[in-house]
Amino acid sequence: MGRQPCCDKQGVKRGPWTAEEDEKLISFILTHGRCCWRAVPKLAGLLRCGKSCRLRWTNYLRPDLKRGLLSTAEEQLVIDLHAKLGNRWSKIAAKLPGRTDNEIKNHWNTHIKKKLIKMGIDPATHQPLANSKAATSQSTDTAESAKSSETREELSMKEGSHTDMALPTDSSEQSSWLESGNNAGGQDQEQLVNWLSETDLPMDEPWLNFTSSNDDVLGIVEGPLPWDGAADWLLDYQDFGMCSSNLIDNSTLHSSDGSNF
DNA sequence: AAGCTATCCAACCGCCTGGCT
DNA sequence: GAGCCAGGCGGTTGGATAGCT
Repeated sequence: MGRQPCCDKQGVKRGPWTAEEDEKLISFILTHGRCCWRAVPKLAGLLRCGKSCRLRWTNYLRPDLKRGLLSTAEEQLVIDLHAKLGNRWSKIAAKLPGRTDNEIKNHWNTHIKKKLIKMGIDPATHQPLANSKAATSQSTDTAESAKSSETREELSMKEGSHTDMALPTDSSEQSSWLESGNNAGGQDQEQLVNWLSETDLPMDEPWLNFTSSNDDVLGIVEGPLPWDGAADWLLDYQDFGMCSSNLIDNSTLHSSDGSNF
């Protein structure tokens, strides 16, 4: 039995979202919370499929998103996490507050991959390209992880980056996972992955503090918000909990200048 | 200025997983 | 246990834009 498509493609709009559609989706979600995505387009008056709405929200409209290029520290963290987790972008994104899996994936494919290749590092294995064959035939994980840390150092040297900011240095928990990562073999690797999968890092961890307060230092350039500043108030709802509903009523869905948004 | 190429990133697609009946 | 459904994930595509000749 074939799987049903996520939505009836007839009468469903595709392609780039308009400001009007964004507005409807934001209004709906802020009013009702995230409920059943399949029902969202109907209830919000959108000619989109639920999947498209979910993607638009998670990748672009969420008020807690941080826009702009990844900082060097974030980039470094992505590299480290990728070395441990592989292409599990959602897991990687979970460790970078305000970043989406799509964003990280794109950044990896367009920037980091090239950078690593340029440096002679295989982005897939995080091993030196010249030795990649030999390296893959080696099953000694310690050797691999040693090279991996060399890779990190090399990168940070060349980048002049804040590598130490990307990695935990003073938290015992963080250092323990790093250690297990350096031993990266079988069980340890598994434990690490489990830890990464299960642990929600506290947002106030200093080493994860990429938020605006540190942006100057880290060189993060905040890009324009999708709504071009017309709804800066949205930022006030960064902690509205995504799932919580009815926190705001419809009357709040107007920007301060009185225009509907 | 025009044409071509490279790059970026939002959006789509298909598959997988987990929850429910 | 089987089937269905919704949500989530990772890979890929395609339009827009920048850069180059």
